[in-house]
Amino acid sequence: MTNQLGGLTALGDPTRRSIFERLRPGPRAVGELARDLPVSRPAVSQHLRVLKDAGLVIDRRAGARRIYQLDPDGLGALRAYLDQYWTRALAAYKTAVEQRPEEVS
Amino acid sequence: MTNQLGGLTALGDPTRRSIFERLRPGPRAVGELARDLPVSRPAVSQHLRVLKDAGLVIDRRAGARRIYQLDPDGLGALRAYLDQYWTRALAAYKTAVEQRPEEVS
DNA sequence: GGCTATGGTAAGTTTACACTTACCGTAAGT
DNA sequence: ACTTACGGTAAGTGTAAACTTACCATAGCC
Repeated sequence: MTNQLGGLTALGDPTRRSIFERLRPGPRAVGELARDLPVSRPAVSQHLRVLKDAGLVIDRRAGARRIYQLDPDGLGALRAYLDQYWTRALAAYKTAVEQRPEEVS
Repeated sequence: MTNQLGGLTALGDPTRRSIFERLRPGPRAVGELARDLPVSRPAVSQHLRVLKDAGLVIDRRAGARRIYQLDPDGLGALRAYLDQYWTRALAAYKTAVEQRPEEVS
């Protein structure tokens, strides 16, 4: 990865974001996730694989089912990266932009 | 967009993240950005268009050149969204995960 | 043992999209 | 006016990747 952040690449896909958001309230099984998504269950499995490789979710088995949940560590890393990213940028730009009235096309 | 967040879709592309990161230190012209990227200048223009539509950058003209810079508002919105996203999730999961020793495959 | 639910994986298709070259408009310099 | 820099857009191409169906493995239930 160019910038150590597969997380953003993983969240680039809308379907994957839908899955991600459905995981926010709490752990869910694969079939449960697929049930109210417009794609097939295998598609959901593949997306979960990507999210897992990106470190955004973790999974555990519960009998015949497999439960996925958000990975706090992965989320923390993403947040830390983004924070470090614009904590500096935001403040600097905010003032710069405000005092320089530019013509935005 | 499924979840009001084109920003993440825009940042999903590695090249676009490269451009985004080169914009972090400060405003840059298009040709300047393209100079040290492995893609052509038109490609950079197209990426900037996507970033602009996503509200992540703003541009202004400076003579024959066009200067792009990060859009603090867009960045703030993205940050706010992500924050609201896992401010709740993180705390809840952190404890839940720690006290439930799961078998991660 | 058979039967059903659950979910991962393989294989193939099809669409999206990141890229290229070519062209055109505009701005500044001579 | 001519020329050179700058950059957006159009058109076309090629590849990645998001999907599908089909198949297989495992778990629990009767």
